[in-house]
Formats: sequence, structure tokens, C-alpha cells
Amino acid sequence: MAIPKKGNTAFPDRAAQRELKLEALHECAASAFNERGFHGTSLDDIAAALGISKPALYRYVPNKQALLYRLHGISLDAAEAAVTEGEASPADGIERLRIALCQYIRSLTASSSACLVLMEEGAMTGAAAADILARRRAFEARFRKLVSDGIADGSITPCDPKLAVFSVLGAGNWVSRWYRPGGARSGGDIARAMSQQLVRGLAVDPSRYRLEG
Amino acid sequence: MAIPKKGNTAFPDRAAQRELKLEALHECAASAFNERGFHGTSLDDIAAALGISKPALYRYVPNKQALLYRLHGISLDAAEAAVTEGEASPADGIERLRIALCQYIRSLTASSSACLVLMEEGAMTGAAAADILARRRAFEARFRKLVSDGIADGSITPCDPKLAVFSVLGAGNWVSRWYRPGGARSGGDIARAMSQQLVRGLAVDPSRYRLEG
DNA sequence: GCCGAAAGTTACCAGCCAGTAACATCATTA
DNA sequence: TAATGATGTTACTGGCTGGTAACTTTCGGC
Repeated sequence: MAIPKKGNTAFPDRAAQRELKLEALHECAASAFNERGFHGTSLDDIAAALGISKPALYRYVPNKQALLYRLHGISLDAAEAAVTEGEASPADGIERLRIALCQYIRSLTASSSACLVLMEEGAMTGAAAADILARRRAFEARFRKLVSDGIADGSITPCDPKLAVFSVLGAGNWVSRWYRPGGARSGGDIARAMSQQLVRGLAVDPSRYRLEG
Repeated sequence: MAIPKKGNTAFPDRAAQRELKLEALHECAASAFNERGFHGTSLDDIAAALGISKPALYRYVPNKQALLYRLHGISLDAAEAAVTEGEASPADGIERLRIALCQYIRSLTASSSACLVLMEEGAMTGAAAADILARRRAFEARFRKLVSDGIADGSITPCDPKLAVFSVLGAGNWVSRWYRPGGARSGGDIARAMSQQLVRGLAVDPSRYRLEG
């Protein structure tokens, strides 16, 4: 099953190749946007990083705006999956919050491409911007629900869920600013430690959450 | 002492006017950079927002790069003042951390112009970039020192100071993404609540920090 | 009232960049 | 092996944008 050899008609080779290249493009573009910003990155930059010419990009993406929109979509897919995992847990509110947060941070560290593009929302226009904004708002609302659930079941100290979520997600989002793969601590490691620390600040019983674990 | 009337030679009128306009320029430029990014903001945009023409900007700033550099400098001045205030407190480590963090967040909400430009560090080049990066690193190191002091004096739970500071400052930095003056809660209010919540996650005795205060 | 500097304007240029046109190449399949 | 569609390339363009040149206006000091 390893690498599909070319000429192997048992595989839909052409399509698989295309899929791989598309993923590489997303990874590369997201990484560049994250480092130098949407407007600070030219399509020539991305093409050069991929070792192809700019017009070749247009075989994979209709235009630059659409590329940004697509990356935001990928990023939100991962974010929504993280919060869904938290919601699905049978534990109490704060634990579900911790799980969602941990998975969210993990997703941010897992793929340069998929998730680093939390920024540059303002660079989108029209329907695309409205779509992304709505999804992000819904995502945050689900996090707030986890917090208010936790307050209701007595696992989270009464507080303003809006502010609590902004803090916690803000700390998470900032990870994409400084995390680079290959550092001392792995992404999962960082996600675990940070989510513990952050959730501890909201817990009615903080002794449940030991740091440096 | 109120508003210096024009023609009042007791005041250095020309210079004062210039100072005010320069401040307005900084505020306006920082706000624009923060919303649309450095590369996404043209000098024409800034000039238009100020109601003047682009070349007039060049009476106040040598070029766009220098403007960004200056804004980063202003931002770091405020950040350094915040951490200095924390360090100056006679309280224990965690309280000094809380004070520094609270003042830092407050500063971020106080002036659109001065502090919102934490982003776009990558847009600077050469000596300017090195200078800003060094100052920011030093700033973070002082925060880490507050954390390790807190661990040493038993007020902060043993943890990785680097990660703890990234979390706490990340949450703070993210404020500039969503905070807009005129909202339900004032900047000082937000700074107080957030710093309490964030520091609570690190406290050996979290009961010292009540939320919703 | 007049001079001179400060402040601001219009007109312009050069380089960059998103996007297109036309052409070349490669691989699959009939 | 010839046809065909996918994949890429070089060459180009039109608009935007940072920055400059040259000129006008405003205003404080004498």
C-alpha cells in the first residue's frame, strides 16, 4: 500500500497525486500566510516554495481569495472536531472543556497548514467572510456552552463565560505564533500542559489539575 | 491651560499641534495595521482616514517601515512599563505576576494605537527587526522571572515558566483581536478579570483569586 | 503687512503582483 | 502509436502602492 508507483493502474494514480500536491499546497500556503500574512505573501512565493511556477497554482486553486477561504475552512473543520470531542465526553463540564481545549491546541500544532490561519480573517470579502465569521462565532458559542454547563454542574467557578472563553482560546490561538515543530516539547505535550493550566484557573476544585504533568 | 488657542504665543503652538497630529497618526496607523495587517494597509488608506493626502504623511514619518518600527517601540514601552510595575511590588511572586499581567492587558486596551501592533513582527527587516525582537524577548524573560520567583517563594505551583508565560501572555495578546472600546466591559475591568483567572491557574492557593470580581 | 518656514497638494514614476494567454510536455488509453 | 487531457512553462498586462518632485497655502515672528 505504501507509495503508489506511477503506471500502476490499480490505483487512481493521477487523482492521488493531485490530492497529495493539493495538500502540500495548503500546508505551504498556510505556513506562509501565518508567517508573513496574507497580503505579505505573493503567489510567486508560494509557488517558489513548492518548486513550481505561479500559473501552475491556478490548476489547483481558482484565485488567492479562494485559497484563503479554503484554508479557513480546513482550520475550522479541525476546530469543530475538537469541540465535538469535548462535548461527546460523559465527564462533567470542566473536564469536557479541558478535552475540547486540549484537542484544539493539539490540532493547532499538528498541521502547519490546516490550522495556523486564524489570522487574516479581515482579508476575506463578501460571502466567504460572512461564512467563516459565522462558523467561528458558532465554534466560540459551543465553547461558551461548555463553560456555562460547567458552572451549572458546579465544576466551574461562576464567571463570565464570554471572557473565560476568550482567555482560554486566546492562549491557545497564540500557540500558532510561537510553536514550531521539532522543539523541546511535542505538540500533544504542550496541549496537555496548557489546557491543564488554563482550565485550572476556572475550576471549583483546582486540585484536580496538577501542572507539569 | 485647556486647549491652546492658535496665535497664543505663550504656547509653542506649532509644535503642540504637530505632536497631536503625530499621535493621531500613530493611533490611526496602528488601528489599521491591527485590523488589516501591515501589508494590507496602504499609506493612502491611513492618509484618507486622517483626512490628508499621502505625501503629507511623509512630513511625520520617513517611510512605512519606520512607522511600523515606531509603533512597535511605543507598544513595547507600555509593555515594559507594565512588567516594571509588577516587579516593583513588594508582594509575593504570584501577586507581582498578576499585577504585571493586569497592567499589560490594561495597556493593550487603553490605546488602539500604542499597543495593538503585536503582530506583523515579520514585516520588519534588518536592524529594526532585531531590535524589536530583542526587546520582546527581554520582556518575556522578565515575565518568566516573575514566574520562577513565584515558584521559589512557594506562591506558584511548580511548572514550566516558559509555557506558563506563553499561555498567560497569549491570552492577553489575543485581547487586541476582539476588544473594541465602548463594549459592555471597560478595559480595566477586562484586565482585572482576565489576570485573576489566568493567574489562578498557576497559584498554589487558588482561593486567593476569586473570579467575577 | 511681509517674509520664511512649516504643512499640505497634485502629478507622477517604478516595481510588484494577481491573474491570463499561448505554448510545451507528459502519461494514460484506445 | 496516435489521440487526448492533465500538468506545467514562459511571456505578458493592468492596477495598485511606496515613494518623490514641484508647487501652493497657511501662519507665526518681525
